[in-house]
Amino acid sequence: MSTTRRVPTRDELRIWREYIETADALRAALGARLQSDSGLSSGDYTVLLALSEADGRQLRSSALAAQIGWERSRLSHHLGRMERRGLIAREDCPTDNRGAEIVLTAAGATVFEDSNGPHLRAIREVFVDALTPEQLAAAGEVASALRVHLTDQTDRIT
Amino acid sequence: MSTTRRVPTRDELRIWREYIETADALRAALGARLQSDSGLSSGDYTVLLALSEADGRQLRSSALAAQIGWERSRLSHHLGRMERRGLIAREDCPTDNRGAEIVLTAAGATVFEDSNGPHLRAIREVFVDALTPEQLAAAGEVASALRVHLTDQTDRIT
DNA sequence: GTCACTTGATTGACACGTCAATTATGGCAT
DNA sequence: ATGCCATAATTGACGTGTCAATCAAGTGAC
Repeated sequence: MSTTRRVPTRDELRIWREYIETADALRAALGARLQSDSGLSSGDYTVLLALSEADGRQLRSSALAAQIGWERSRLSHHLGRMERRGLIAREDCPTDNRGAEIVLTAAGATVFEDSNGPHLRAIREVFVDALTPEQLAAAGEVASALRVHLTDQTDRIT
Repeated sequence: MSTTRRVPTRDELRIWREYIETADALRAALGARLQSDSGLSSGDYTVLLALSEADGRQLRSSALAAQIGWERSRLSHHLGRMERRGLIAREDCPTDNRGAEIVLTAAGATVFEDSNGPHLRAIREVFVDALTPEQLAAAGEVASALRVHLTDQTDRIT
């Protein structure tokens, strides 16, 4: 009987559910605060953060996708929505006619700057303040163990 | 200077990102496995699990929503898609003409049963096996501290 | 009985995500 | 220069999620 046939215990499953449902609840809570504070979704925030840190407040679409770890089609769709709202603009790339330069508009920069402080404070209130320093460290170790394990598994398949 | 104006440190922010991104990666990995193993989304699985455990393999729509903690409109949309695929059926409720009884079809039961073992084993492989017993316990404590804190905050607003 | 109110559930509009095309350009071998 | 393939980015189809509006049926006041 190989270990790959064993199923988690009741307790293991309970912890798994707590873990994943809590992460979801946190994401939802932060997303809602960001939305009501500044009208941004968390995707918007991610994009604006990357652009605001980029040289000249602009990036090639593919560089942006790589930076934030998104699939290109996801980014394309999202940029379309953000462009409609005037947060970013698309310009032709001078060095490669296929390329698109995504530039942060003045309006986008303002919205992002206004959102940033409140968002970071919300992270502190919802996450950091909920945990003791030991728990915070433990959370980091757990996340990192999970990620290493997941990466190993995924790589093995590839 | 009130503490509500402070922003997380670089380290705190790093841990937050690891935490939330890892949870996301786990959800994605498990969802992908479930999908390729059995053609179910994780939402499908949640619904089928609840129905399969219910008396007579059926539940009132509102009871199902409460059981799995979904908004009713989300459930309605999802049930529409599952109904099209023959996994569940909607029947009139005998005691309340407004109500809908959601029943697990034979096909739905079969798909669920076939998916269950592999899905539980995937949870073990991706989550439980990645952690030492101490880390697993720590993950549970962290999740529960986060949830308590979040609930307190949310309640205070209400 | 009927009017207002509540409750059960669905619907429509729209944001978001993924996958599989598609379009257009770049770049290279011949 | 032509033909072929790789690359940059977008598009379309569809599943998923939220919010607000809708609709139908129960319920209580009068």
